[in-house]
Formats: sequence, C-alpha cells, structure tokens
Amino acid sequence: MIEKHLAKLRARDEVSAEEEQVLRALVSEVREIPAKTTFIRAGQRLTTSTLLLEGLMCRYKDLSDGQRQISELHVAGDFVDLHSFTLKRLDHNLMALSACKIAVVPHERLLALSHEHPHLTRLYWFTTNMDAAVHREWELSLGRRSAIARIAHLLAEMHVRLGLVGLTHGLEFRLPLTQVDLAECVGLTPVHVNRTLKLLREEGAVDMQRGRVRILDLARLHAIAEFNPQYLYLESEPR
Amino acid sequence: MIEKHLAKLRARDEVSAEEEQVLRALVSEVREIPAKTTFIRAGQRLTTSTLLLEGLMCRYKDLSDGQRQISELHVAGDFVDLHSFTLKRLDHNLMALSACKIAVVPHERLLALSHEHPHLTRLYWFTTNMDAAVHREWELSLGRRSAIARIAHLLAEMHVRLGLVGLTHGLEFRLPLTQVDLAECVGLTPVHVNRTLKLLREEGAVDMQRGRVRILDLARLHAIAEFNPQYLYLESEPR
DNA sequence: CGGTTAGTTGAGCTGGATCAAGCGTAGTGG
DNA sequence: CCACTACGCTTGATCCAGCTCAACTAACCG
Repeated sequence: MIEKHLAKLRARDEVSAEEEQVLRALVSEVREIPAKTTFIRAGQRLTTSTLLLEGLMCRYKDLSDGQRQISELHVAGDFVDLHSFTLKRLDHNLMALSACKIAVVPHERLLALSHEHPHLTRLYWFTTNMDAAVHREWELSLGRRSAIARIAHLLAEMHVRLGLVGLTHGLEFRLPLTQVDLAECVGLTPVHVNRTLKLLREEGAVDMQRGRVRILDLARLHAIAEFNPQYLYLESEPR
Repeated sequence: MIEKHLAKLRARDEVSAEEEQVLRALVSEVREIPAKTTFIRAGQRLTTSTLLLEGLMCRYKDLSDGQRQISELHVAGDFVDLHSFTLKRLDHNLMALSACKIAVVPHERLLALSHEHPHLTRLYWFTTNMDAAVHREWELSLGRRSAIARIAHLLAEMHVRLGLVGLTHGLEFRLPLTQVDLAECVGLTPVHVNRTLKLLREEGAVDMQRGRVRILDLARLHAIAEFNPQYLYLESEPR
C-alpha cells in the first residue's frame, strides 16, 4: 500500500525491513477524496497526517480578492502534511486536484515513533526539509524566472518526482492539472499559461495537453528551465 | 549567549531549565562573519550548523545570468541552517548581509540530541517547519501580491520576528538591507523598490531609510500587505 | 577632497495582464 | 440521437505594472 512512499524514502536513505514494518503500522485508515476538494483548511487543529497513495494534491494559500497561489504539488508517495505533526495547525490549505486515495496517520503514532525510532524521525524530518527545498526553488521561479522558464521548470520537476515513484513512461506522464491550476502554481494568468504552453510546444520542448505531458526534448526543456535537480536530493546518504 | 534563540523557542513551546542546559551545550565555537560574505555555498558538504547570534543573514539562490532570489531572511536567534543536519548539503547559499556573530553547532551533537531528547528534536523539527511556512508566505507574495504589498508584507514580517527577540523599539527597528537586497527578497528591480518605498512613505504606512524602518501606521501597513501572522506560529503549544 | 557605494528620478519600453469572444468535447437528460 | 450545458482551452486586441537605460545626487570613508 505504501510502496510508493517507501520508494521515495529509499531514493534518499536506507530503510531496513524492520523499519519498513514500523512505517506500515503508522497507517490507521485509508480514505478516498474526490477531485477538486479542499479537505484541510489553514488554521484547523489537526491530530492526523495524510500520506498520499494515489492522485495529485496541492498546498495553497489565497488572498482576499480570490487570487490563489499553489506552493507545492504532491504526488503519490508524498506525506502531504507531515509537518502538521509538529505545527499542529497549518498555515495553508490542502486540496485534492484529482480524485485521491490517502492513508491517515494519527499523530500519536508519530509521537511514539519520535521516541522509539530516532533514525526514522530524522528521515521524516529530512522529508519535510525537502519540501522546504522545493518551496525555495519555487520562490526562485516566482521571483526571477520568465514565464516560459517557470512552466518548463515545473514540468521538469514533476517529471523527476513522478519518475521516482514509477509514474512516468519514459518522457511521458499524466499530470491532471488544468491551465488554471498551472497558472496558480507559477504565478501567471491562465491566458498567459495557455500562450506559453503553445510556445513550449512550438519550440519542440514539451507538449502538455489535457493532463498529459510529453517531453519532446529533455535537454532543451532543462535548458529553458535552467533545471538543476540538486534541490531534490536524489543522492542517497545516511540521515 | 543563546538568549535570543531561547526567546524564539519559548515563544512557541516550553523549554525546561534542564533542556536549556542541553541546548547551551550544543555550541562548540563562536565566530564572526564580515558583512556581505557568502559563507556557505550550495552543494558543499556540511558537518556543522549555524546559530545566528547577532546580525542579519539570508538564504539565496541565483540564476546563470546573475539574477538572485533571497528565499528567507534570518535574524539573531535563528538557526540558519539547522536543516543541513538532515540534508547534509544545502540547495542554497547562505550570506551574511551585515557583520554577524554565529555559534557553530556540530552535527554529532545534534545526532546525540536526536537520540536522547525527543522533545527537543521535535521542537527543532518544528523550527525548520516554520522556515518552510515562511517560504510559503513568500511564494504567495512573489506569485500574487503587488509590489507595494510585497514590500509592506516583508517589513511587517520582520517587525514581528525582530520583536520576538527584543530587537524592535516600538514601531522602529534596524534592518540593514540595501534596496538591492530588498529587491532580491521581493522579486523586483532595485529601481522599482525605490519608487515603492517612496509610495509607502507618502501613504503614511512605513518609512525605510538607510537600514532603519519606522512604521508610521501599523494597521495601514498590515492592510496594504494583507498581513496575517498566523504563519509565524506565535501561539505556544506543546510540540 | 576624491572615490565609491547607495539611493533617486525621468523617459520610454515590454512581458504579462485584462477583457472579450469563440471553440471543443464530455456529460446529461429528454 | 440530438439539444443543452458546463467546463476547459484558444485567440485577438488593448492595457499597464514593473522593467530598462541613463543620468544625477547624497552619504560615507580613507
């Protein structure tokens, strides 16, 4: 059930068979969440965390005039609100972009883990630090990259992250985002996203259409994005 | 020596006298860093973390054309690269903006802490999660807020964070950033930052001049910024 | 007092926004 | 089977917030 989660962890550190059992035992319940539903709101007190098993989710914040900024996308295998274990309340909302399947992990079990399994605790701590690294890369995109580079960068990132959990087919993958969602990730308007996607297609870099991404030229895509996967911490090292 | 650090922690959780001794014992060395020096570079292997005792620092990333994005500012009391304990290498650079005094904390001591002090481990984990919360708020600024709101928001944030460690005098505080630095925080050009600061002054909201910030009307500043300090986690709760 | 760094101001430009209309396709129900 | 609706995508025309370029001023420092 948590195979993708384990794959993600093992891309970064060793997880022993015994530890694997501990992680499997964290899950108390499995639930489904329909597409386009905000299921956790900023400020709400939380006593469980959510491990994404299937589907696409995002964290977002919004402004009073309805403008919205997505701060991270989450794919299967991600612990989407592990940080709520220490924060208790989140500063952002969590939304299922597609229909999702989630595993619920009670905070008491994480508390026990933090007492009994220092290594796993550090590994999970590492995981939330990786989320922060993604945030920083997005800050760079939002603050300094051009429209075309922002979108190229996002697609390059998702290609790597989905690849880690076996959700790519070579240079193709599903990414069920509308152009409005995409715009909310990269800080542009949907109209401009549309034009920029067209440009990326014409440039022979990527083709994104109705939730399907086809990379036409990976080197070109990476060059446009100035993509350097260092921030995704893919080399495995003991934590 | 680490008084400001303790003040910051105690604004969020209880730290017992015994725990305080443990934290004090983390420091192996105190050093000075001159203004305008990048002292940690992305990718470099690290075996210590840096606790800021005095001065102003930032995390930043840059693009090949020399454009730079600052992803967070750090004030006295902040553990500026605590996340290097789990990450081993950082995805960003660290620079002292003003002359700084730092305490060096070897990772071995943090490793020991993670085995012997689950509560402090969770508290430090919480601390890095707060950094991520700041990143998310900045993503919102960079992606969706207007120039004036971005700058107002940054100043409102620094007012709160400096206040927590006793570095404000009512509505005034030192913030030794040049307009170029400011521009690199908010994703604008220095010229536009200059004009926007003038606007904020004329509006009677804030006056920032040569590293001194004077808030003229706090409510007005917060309104312009749409500032909601929820993301700074100021209510103390057990971690 | 001469040099250097930071801040200021003006003029003109442009990347991305806004506004608006139209299109394609998948349901839905009659 | 077709009309109707809804949602997402596309395209054109126009606008403007913030950028660029350039020159000038102020403050500091040795």
